[in-house]
Amino acid sequence: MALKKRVRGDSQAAVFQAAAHEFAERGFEAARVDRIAARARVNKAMLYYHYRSKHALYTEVLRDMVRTISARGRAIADGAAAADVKLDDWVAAIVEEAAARPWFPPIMLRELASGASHIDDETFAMINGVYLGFRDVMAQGQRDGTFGDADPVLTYFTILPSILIFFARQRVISQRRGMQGLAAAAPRNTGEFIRHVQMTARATLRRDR
Amino acid sequence: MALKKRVRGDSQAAVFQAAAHEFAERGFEAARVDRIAARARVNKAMLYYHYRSKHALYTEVLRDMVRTISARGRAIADGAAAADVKLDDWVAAIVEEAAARPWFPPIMLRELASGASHIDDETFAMINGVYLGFRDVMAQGQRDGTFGDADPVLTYFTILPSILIFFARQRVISQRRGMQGLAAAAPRNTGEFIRHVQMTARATLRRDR
DNA sequence: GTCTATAAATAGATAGAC
DNA sequence: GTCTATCTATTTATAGAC
Repeated sequence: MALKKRVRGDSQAAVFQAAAHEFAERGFEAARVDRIAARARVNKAMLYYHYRSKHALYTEVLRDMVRTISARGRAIADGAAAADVKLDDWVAAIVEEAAARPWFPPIMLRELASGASHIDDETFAMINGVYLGFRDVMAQGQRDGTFGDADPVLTYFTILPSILIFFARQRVISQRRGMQGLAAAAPRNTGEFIRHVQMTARATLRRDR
Repeated sequence: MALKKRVRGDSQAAVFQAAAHEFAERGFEAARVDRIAARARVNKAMLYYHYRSKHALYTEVLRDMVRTISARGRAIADGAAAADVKLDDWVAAIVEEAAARPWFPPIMLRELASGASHIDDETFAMINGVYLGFRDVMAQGQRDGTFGDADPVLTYFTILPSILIFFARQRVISQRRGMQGLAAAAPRNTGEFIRHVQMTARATLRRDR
């Protein structure tokens, strides 16, 4: 059997994958249903057979990523470890999930930019859950004196965006060769990046400032 | 004279302002030329009289903000101050410019998400200049031993995104009342936020880790 | 489940009067 | 400089055969 040959009935998964990439590259508005269908190598009518609308498909892509990430974050926050260990774990978990779903960072960045305008309340509640996990870890560390008294929202929005942009940025780089500075910077590996963010997070939360 | 009455010949500035807000709220693709014209209270034909195309108008908005910011960053980097003072100044300058142009953060976030796909080379070079200013400040501090040896690109992408998202986020908040956590967080004032970012930047760059 | 053909709406852009 | 009216292309979505 050929490598890319799909088995019958797999067309839904193919559409999902194609949509995730299209939405990530272009954003909801610029994404084209025709292009999604073509990437999935199905007909456009097939796409509408599986999904009610372009927006319903987008919501599926959103929920798939948010569900997993918020669950992992919740598990870490509810665990028995010390606050600083949980913080490292939380950072590593987010970075790993972002690395596993390349479409996640660009999509989240655009939603942040547009005031979450394509996100329904239920999905938004899941996204909120990601923050709540972080907040709980931070609160634990502040109660037991491990962390200083930084604001949780400001701190969250210091750590998370840098993760999102680290991954989103790699496409800029590949598209702007020959440019010194920003675009010429070599891509870093995930492990090195996890350590960088963990270090930043610890530095920001350190008690003795 | 009525408060909003425009003098003859001001239509270009009105279009520019309307476009900046429309692009910030919706992004390039979702922005509608009709809506820009309506916001500017001119006819669509008037818009095309001043600007060659939707994309040309977008580029003008981009350059207006990037020119100013990169010039301020350059001036700070080329100054005579110590590296840690320059770092604080650089952070304050970026935050102030972002506060003065509310359309800047959302637009930059989207471009970061889409691999700068709507940005021409000349404009991209200006954006690169913002980074180069930061890099020079960091290099100065590393040469004289004030800063540790963190990577400039990673550090830049730890600091800048948090600024962009701080401002972009305020719209999410205003649109999701009644939601606990993320969206329920009270908006912070600019001064408090500048100090938070300066503190984060100093913590990240501190020599003794 | 899968496809071809097409409907219906809307977008960016321009012609041409004033 | 300013406006009305319109052209052309494109887009999401569906009807209906297989």
